[in-house]
Amino acid sequence: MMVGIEIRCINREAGTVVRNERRKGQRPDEIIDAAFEEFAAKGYAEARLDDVASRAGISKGLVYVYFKTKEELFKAVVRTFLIPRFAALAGRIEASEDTTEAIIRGPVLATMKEVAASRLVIILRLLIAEGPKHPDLTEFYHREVITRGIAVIRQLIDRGVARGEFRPTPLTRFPQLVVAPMLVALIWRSLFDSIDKLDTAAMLETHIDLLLHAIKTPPEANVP
Amino acid sequence: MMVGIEIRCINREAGTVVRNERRKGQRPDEIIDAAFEEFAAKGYAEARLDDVASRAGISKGLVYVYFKTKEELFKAVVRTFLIPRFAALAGRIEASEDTTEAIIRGPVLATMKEVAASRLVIILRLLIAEGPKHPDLTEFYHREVITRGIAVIRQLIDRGVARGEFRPTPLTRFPQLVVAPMLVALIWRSLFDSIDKLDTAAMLETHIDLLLHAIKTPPEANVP
Amino acid sequence: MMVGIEIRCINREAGTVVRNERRKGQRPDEIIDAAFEEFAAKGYAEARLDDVASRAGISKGLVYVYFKTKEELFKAVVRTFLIPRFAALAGRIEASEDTTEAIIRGPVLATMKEVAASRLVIILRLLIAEGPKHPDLTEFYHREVITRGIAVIRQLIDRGVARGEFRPTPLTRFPQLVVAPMLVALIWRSLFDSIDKLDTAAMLETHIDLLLHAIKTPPEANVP
Amino acid sequence: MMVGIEIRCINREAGTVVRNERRKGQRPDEIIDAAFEEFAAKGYAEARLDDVASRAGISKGLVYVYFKTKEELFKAVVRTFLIPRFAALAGRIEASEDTTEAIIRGPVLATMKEVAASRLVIILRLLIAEGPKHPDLTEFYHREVITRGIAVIRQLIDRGVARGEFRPTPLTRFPQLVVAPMLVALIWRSLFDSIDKLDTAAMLETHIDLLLHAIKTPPEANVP
DNA sequence: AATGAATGAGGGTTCATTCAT
DNA sequence: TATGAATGAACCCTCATTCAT
Repeated sequence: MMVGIEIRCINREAGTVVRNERRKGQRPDEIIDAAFEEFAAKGYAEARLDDVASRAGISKGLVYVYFKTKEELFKAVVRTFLIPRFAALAGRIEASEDTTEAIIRGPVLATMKEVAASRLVIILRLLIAEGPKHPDLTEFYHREVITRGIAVIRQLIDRGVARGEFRPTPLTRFPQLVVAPMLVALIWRSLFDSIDKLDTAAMLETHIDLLLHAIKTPPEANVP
Repeated sequence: MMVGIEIRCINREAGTVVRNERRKGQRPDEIIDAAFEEFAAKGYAEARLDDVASRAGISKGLVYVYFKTKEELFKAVVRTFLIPRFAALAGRIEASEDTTEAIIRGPVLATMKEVAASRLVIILRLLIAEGPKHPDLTEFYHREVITRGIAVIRQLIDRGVARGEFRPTPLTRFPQLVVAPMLVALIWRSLFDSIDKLDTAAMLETHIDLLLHAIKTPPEANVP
Repeated sequence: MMVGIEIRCINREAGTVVRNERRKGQRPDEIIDAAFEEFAAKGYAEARLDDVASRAGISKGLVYVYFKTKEELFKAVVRTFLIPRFAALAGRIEASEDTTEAIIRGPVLATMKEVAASRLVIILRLLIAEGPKHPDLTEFYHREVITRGIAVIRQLIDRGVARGEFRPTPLTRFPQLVVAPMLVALIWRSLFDSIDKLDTAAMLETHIDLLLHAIKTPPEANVP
Repeated sequence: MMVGIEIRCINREAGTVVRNERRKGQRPDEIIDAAFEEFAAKGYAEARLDDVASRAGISKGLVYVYFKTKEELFKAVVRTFLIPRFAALAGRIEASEDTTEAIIRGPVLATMKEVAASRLVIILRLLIAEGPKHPDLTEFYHREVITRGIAVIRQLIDRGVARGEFRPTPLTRFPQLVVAPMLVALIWRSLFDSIDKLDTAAMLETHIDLLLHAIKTPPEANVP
């Protein structure tokens, strides 16, 4: 028995140096990855820190070294997984020099398809489920993701109108309408996919078709 | 549902003397109401049956007389609150004899506004959050609500096409596109309403406007 | 709702007279029977009064009219099922006029076989299991059943010795030795019967054979 | 077992300063000891894990670190206390080289006295009481303890017959008859000891006397 | 006599969190 | 940094018991 303990201690000392060197920077991310999986699989309340820890291959106690509480860890997951993705998307959209229609049919549609197909559902579900219990997180999310997303889309619509491609419509007031089907796709996949598959990509294409049809300046209007 | 509540209140006041009035018929509904509030406020995992009980003005044990487990109670809440509402909506829509456009601008839009403004958000949130953990409930919900809703809308679109009001579009394949903004409205209200109000009604009107614009048979096509 | 209540009341009044007449005397026994089954199936702690009541075809409340507590009911079961049986056995044994050996090979062995095969196991198990928690019951059981049983057997042995059939042995001090195999049979059946059947009757016959062989006056002793 | 306890005590005194000494190796045994006491005093259903924990000087939660459920703990108690004892007994009996009669009057009788006097009653009571509810435990017990015990005794009888010490009797078929009085002694002590003491040792001696008398080859058979 | 709605204490179990090492 | 033993509060659920009718 004592032998066992001593051996363990020796190992620990021998391994400490190496591990520390190698892992110092990576630990939090490893934990966040593991937590993402756990939260994704179980939801916030059902996710157990024990399982997060073993998924990350560490002890439960170590989780607390990096994240003060379960809630902090949850927030870290949301931040880590949502923000960079959305930032990337926004960048891609803004950069383009094409026709507005081309941008919408191109990067915007692609982005929507991508999001609808990604594992972001999981985070979204968490957000919808836990949002009311984490007001600061919701607020953060709104500020960092939603506001920016809305702004990008609104600019795009305004750009189309300014260039005479689109007729002025109240869509400017409600850019949410552009992304609404993406949300439906996400939720559908999360809930009903096993029962009733939905061709998300085709649906989004149809949506963009109809939307453009509705807002494009009618060609015959140019004929005097 | 409201009728039930009123009766209950009357009984309560009238019967303050008796401790043990025969409530068997009303109890389940009372408990379901209370549970709805609890689940709405806390989410499934955080809702405590103790609190459900005190909200209903009864003891914890009595909850278990009517609902075998917390999960059963949850399912009862979903059934009670969702199914009748959706059934009513479907009926209202099907009954009409108007132009398809009139139906959409009338009962359909009204319904969407109503749903978006109602407390159904709460149930929807629960469903999205807990869905993956309650496959039978999700399946039930899909069968009873979603399938029917989709069918109603699809019929409506087909009706418009058949009557020459609408041009044929792939919208028929994706009736979800019609209700997508309602979902966004629901979720927005649930999450961001305190931060950033959204004129749900106006958004839905805009949506219907654009959608009809996109699918209506162009009038100039009739001019020879 | 009110209609329902009124109907129920009417029924009740109509049926009360008949039921009372017929059941007054039988109720306790019916309940005891039901309780025996329940205790037998589940053990004391696991037996639920709800199930006892429905087994008896009555409401839970009525059980409390006849038996103040669960424990009282348990005691009633033990009394009702054990005492009369043992009394009957004792009577049967005492009445005989045969050789002591004949009595032992006849009624005693028969009785032991009978007991070993009967559902008394159940009560015995309850007694062994719950005994230490119900000292008064144990004491009652010892006084009413054990003491008498021991006395009957001791008298029988003494009778054999007095008549010169048996040689004097310390068996007189320990009549328990005569019934010990019956106990083993009971317990074996209760625990291991499904795994490893035991021919209880043959075992008891063997036991009696050996016992008589051991205590009978050797025949050659009579030869001068 | 005793060794374990002593070590534990020493550690405790030596380590009063440390709150969190590494006890992993000893904890389970400590808990099992405490549980044995609890189950013995209250029976399975009435034993509270809270009390087990405080008896062991730990918190309730820690019990669950080592034993998944109350039932697991119960099984651990049975395994820990029964198996080693019976194994020891079997070993002791098999080793001997004496006359079969000497073995029976020696180690076998001693063993039976020992068991009858030990606290094994408690476990036996638990087994009888809970057996029907824990079929796997019963089966385990039958396989590990009963079968082996029966086999040992049967071999002993056969040995006596083979060596001409015993005459052939159906006792071979029912080795249970050899230990039956031990069972009676156990149960008697458990239930009636406070009311009506029984000289267990004397009873077992009488039993062995009578049994040997019954099966020994009659000496006059040697006289031509 | 009979009902059954209602109670509430109590127990098994889980798990986020702490802390000595 | 890293461990994992240990804690304890909290929650779901059960059921003997009561009591108005």
